[in-house]
Amino acid sequence: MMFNRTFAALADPNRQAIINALRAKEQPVSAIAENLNITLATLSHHLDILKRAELISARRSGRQIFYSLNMSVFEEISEYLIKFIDKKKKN
Amino acid sequence: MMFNRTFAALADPNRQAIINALRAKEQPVSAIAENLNITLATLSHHLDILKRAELISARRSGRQIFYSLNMSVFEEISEYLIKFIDKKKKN
DNA sequence: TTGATATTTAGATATATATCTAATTATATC
DNA sequence: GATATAATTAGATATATATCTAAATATCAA
Repeated sequence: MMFNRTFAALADPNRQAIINALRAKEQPVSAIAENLNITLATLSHHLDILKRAELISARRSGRQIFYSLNMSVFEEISEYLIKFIDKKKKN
Repeated sequence: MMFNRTFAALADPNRQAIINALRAKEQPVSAIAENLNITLATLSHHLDILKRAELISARRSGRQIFYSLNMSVFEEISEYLIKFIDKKKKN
């Protein structure tokens, strides 16, 4: 496997909600917070976990920090799973 | 998302090792245990988590219980990710 | 430079999880 | 039935994680 940290990052409903929020477009923390019932401190913690897993990236613009999805890791998991399933079918 | 429980099940190195062990063929608990440095009790606990996530299935044969990969959930995640990536590309 | 806004960091706490040893259940064999 | 083998369940514990409040940092605007 190998996607240990990635799967751990995906295994939380608040983090899944964050990912869904970022699906349409990049968002500042305040906008992401609107969909969630957690404090900004907690949100910040979840953003950190997603960032460490390289699932999202951050850029500052003025006082705001915009987060966006980083698709490459999603693509890597997807490729891995396709190969995994494919090899299995050949058994 | 939705694959909350699935991702949590995948987010542990011992469980990833179990999945790898089952990749080639179904195995009794004793055989799976050989690759791992944990007690049978702990292994049993991990098998339970993977079973609840529907990633593996069990069948008893005599005194042994054989576990095998259940590919359908892997396929569902894969499909989900492909759609996720695809929609993103169309943005 | 003072004040307001946006976010993160520090520190505390409660819950969840991984792990162990010991006991239990299920099956097979004698 | 008694004993051995295969695995699970119960109960305890230590570590990790999610969450909060309060304090700190960064940026902008007056």
